[in-house]
Amino acid sequence: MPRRIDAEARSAAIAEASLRVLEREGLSGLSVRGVAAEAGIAAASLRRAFATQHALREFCLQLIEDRVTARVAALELTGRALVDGLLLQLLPLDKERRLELVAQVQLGVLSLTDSALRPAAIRLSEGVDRVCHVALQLLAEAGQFNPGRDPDYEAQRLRALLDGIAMHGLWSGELPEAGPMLRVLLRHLDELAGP
Amino acid sequence: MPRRIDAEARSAAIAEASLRVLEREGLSGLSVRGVAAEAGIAAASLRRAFATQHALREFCLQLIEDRVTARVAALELTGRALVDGLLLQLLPLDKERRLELVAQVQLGVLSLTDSALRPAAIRLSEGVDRVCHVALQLLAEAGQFNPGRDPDYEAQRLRALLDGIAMHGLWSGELPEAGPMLRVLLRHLDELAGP
DNA sequence: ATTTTGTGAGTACACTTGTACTAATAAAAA
DNA sequence: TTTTTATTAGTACAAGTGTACTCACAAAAT
Repeated sequence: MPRRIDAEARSAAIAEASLRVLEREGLSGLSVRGVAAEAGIAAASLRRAFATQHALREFCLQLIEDRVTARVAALELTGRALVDGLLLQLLPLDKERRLELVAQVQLGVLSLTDSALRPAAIRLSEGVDRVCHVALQLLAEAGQFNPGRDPDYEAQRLRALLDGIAMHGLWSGELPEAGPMLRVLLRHLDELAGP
Repeated sequence: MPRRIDAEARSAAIAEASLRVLEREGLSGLSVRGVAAEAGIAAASLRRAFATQHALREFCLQLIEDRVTARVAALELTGRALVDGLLLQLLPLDKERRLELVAQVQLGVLSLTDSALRPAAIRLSEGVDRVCHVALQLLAEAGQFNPGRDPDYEAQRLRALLDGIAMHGLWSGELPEAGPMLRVLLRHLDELAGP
């Protein structure tokens, strides 16, 4: 009897519009009317999909996690190439990844003072941690990780390096050329094979 | 004839109140009335000191830079201890430094979508870069930097590492114990002496 | 003591915000 | 075709926003 509706696709479309708004206008632009306009729907419809602003923000973080996860899972590489591919999914190398990163940082910063948003932000952060650990494990399996090194320390260091490089990429211009960002990360990975 | 006025102290007091508000309530709390209440002054007085919200935000970034610069200049250390001291000024190891970092990140993220704020944010970021370069130079003078290493690469890597560690410190709880954060940074510095 | 100035408190305006409604329309399932 | 549902447009409200005033008061320099 009902008018059919794919609630999941609706929510995803709204969240994607939210990410675009977050990149273009920042947190202050993430309003009911603003996102609805970007998504091309009525404000009341957005309100039906997300009963509260908090629900929308939480779903945005979830969507980012899903998108990164999907890209990572789609990689058809092995060995060192896979390691590089994994980590590159977390750097703002193209429009899509920059979009995600800007939105992630905006919502992450919001979660510093909005405790309701912290669990979702922490979940996303833990996902990044897992990627770092997996990357180092793959590196070891490829024989490019000196067994004398401390895996925990290297994982923490890699995570910090990755975050720092990503931040620097966000700050330096709209779409920084990949070169300088990549060079530091890849060179660091190269060094892990040595003593 | 006039009523005496220390405009500089007024502005600084207002900006410090702004930093407190930024840490407690985030960007959305940085309003005329909110900051005035935190500073214990009338909204009209704040308006006289800063004619516009943008001027206030810009001055906040400037104040953060000044505070870090002052702390760095006050260090009475030499050699490796000075290197550590310099870099520790940029990590959220106590309430004061956490306050600065949270405010800096909030305003930095705002500068991603508020082009008027970008120059001030970039200026602050360049200051951090200078600290990293100086730190490596000092390390070299102390004979704890292998001359075979590439100074530019190491400076970029150190900067990224520092930012990443700082971010991680912000995310993990109110005041993370210094241990885990320091360990990664100091161990990284130790390695720079080797090949 | 008078003049000059910043402060404080208050008011005002136009605007945006989140949230909550209504009523009319469109569309798909029965 | 009828029934059921979602979407739309519109309105409403209380609250908060930046900015701009006024006016009485307090304080310092002349």
